Amino acid sequence: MLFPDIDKTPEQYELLYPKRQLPEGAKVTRFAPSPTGYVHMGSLYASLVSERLAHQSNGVIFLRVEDTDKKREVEGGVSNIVRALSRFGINFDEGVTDIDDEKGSYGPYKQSERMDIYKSFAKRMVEKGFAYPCFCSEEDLDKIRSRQEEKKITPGYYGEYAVHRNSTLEQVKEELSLGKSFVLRVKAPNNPDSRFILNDLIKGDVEMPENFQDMVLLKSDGLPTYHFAHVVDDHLMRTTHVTSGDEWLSSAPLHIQLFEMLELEKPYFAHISPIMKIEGSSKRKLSKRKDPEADVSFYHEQGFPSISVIEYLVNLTNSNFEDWRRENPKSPNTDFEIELERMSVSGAMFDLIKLTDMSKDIVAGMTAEEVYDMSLKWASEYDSELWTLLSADEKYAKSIFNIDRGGEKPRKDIAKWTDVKPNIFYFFDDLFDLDVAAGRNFPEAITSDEVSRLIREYSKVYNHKDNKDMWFDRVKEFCEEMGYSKDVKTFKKNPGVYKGHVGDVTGVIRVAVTNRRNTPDLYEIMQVMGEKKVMERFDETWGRFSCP
RNA sequence: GGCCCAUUGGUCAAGUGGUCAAGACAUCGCCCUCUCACGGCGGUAACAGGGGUUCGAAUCCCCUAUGGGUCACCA
Repeated sequence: MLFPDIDKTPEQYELLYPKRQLPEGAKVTRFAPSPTGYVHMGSLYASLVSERLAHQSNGVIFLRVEDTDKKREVEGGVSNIVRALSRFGINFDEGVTDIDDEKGSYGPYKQSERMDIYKSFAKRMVEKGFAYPCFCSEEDLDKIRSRQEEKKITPGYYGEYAVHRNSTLEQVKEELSLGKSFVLRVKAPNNPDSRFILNDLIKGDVEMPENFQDMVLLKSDGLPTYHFAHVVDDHLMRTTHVTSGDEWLSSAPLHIQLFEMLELEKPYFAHISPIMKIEGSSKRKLSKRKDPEADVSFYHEQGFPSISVIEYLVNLTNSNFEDWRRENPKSPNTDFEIELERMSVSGAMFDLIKLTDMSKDIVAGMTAEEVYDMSLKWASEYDSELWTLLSADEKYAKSIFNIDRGGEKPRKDIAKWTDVKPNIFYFFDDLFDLDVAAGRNFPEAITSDEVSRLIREYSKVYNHKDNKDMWFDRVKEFCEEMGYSKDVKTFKKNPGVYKGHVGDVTGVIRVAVTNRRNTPDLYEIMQVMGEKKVMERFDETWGRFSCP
């Protein structure tokens, strides 16, 4: 009567979606976003855990789109999500792959296309006496609620307040004949004192009250609520491990109840703690509205390598990751096995500084080639000026990235691609000139005349063909000629005898060449720039400072 | 408010009845050094509070406080 068009039974669906043939211990997990297009850091975190769980056990992870709320749907949302996740290396074995595309044999993977399946199971619920139609309007429900609030009892649709709970067949027929729309509600047992223990893989044993609210299973538009869809889908898709944010913990009693009513095998549950943000002295969940860093595209825009974000998140799941990383500096992070039992039960603070630090380590371990490719790719999307510079002379750019790289103690000055330009600008005349126009950065303690004298004289003795030792020897020699000590210690012993020490002289040279007081190895920089550019900068320096 | 969960240095955290309570990031100092980094060495710094149980409690129990989650025809 309620579902006249439904001809398939749950048993038929059982046959259609048989148990998966997987090796012993293989886990089947899923990521189930609603298609808003926005991927929250917490979602990435949860999907990462699910993906690793599946793939570390030779299992399967699929992407299911929960599009049962048409009001919230955003155009292009699905492809956005798929793209965002794949950028972070999260790939699915089955499920939705794009707006109208999917793979795998347990589909459809879009809930909006599974209506008949839900109705078949809903019909079964009604047949078993575990569900009933409810014809209450919004106003009716409001009335019930305000009555309950007056009496200070738990609000909701249950027990004696569930007016349609015990309607007779005739009453239902009558309502239907009036053309009224209805929702389908679960007929929950009404014994509020009954409790059960949920064995959560992360939280451990949690004692909870049994669900006694007659929650909605099918909405008046016929679409299922999340709760009902989850139970049906995760059963038919043969999910073994349901990972979800811990905001779902409190609806677990309902889900378990539904599994039991339908006599379906229950999956394991793992509720993941949310990622928090500190604000002032209080913690709160990372918020989509308030925190730009809640959106994963933030990291992409900032140019954090995806792998850095992933390693940071892995570290957040299992803090022994850091030890593992120290012992396996070169292994891909996918080799690290995530254990649910080791996951924190309380929310972790998202620490951008630590992410940055980890990212520096990761970038420092890359080859110049990799840094070049990745920063170029980033620049092509977000910084056309940088892109032009990098692509104009690939060899030059790579030799820049190669400075102080690859050795025992690589530099760690790049955490994200937005750090690149400020670190290398002086290798490019246009940017260098622009920077110089804004002011020279010679130390205040040294006069313009002295700067000019030093550079003029130094440009005479500078030999581009020197190797590093020869270069530095020559610098020391030059220092003594100019009245500076050849090392810092000598200067400190007899400060009165010298104008300064070698550090002061190289400091001046450094600013002349780069307009920065702090740079990587000066010799390397000059070698990469080439003799012509170095000499130009020397000339420009003493030319400018000698004739005001 | 009801129901759940949590609380170890500034942050992430080891820890499951006996530890001088790990480690990492941050911070501070020293060393290395042509600058800045890197690196090395070292320092400051924690079991939310109160009761029990026990020879012994960060660890088990109770209370309090604080924080978080959730209470929809949203997921």
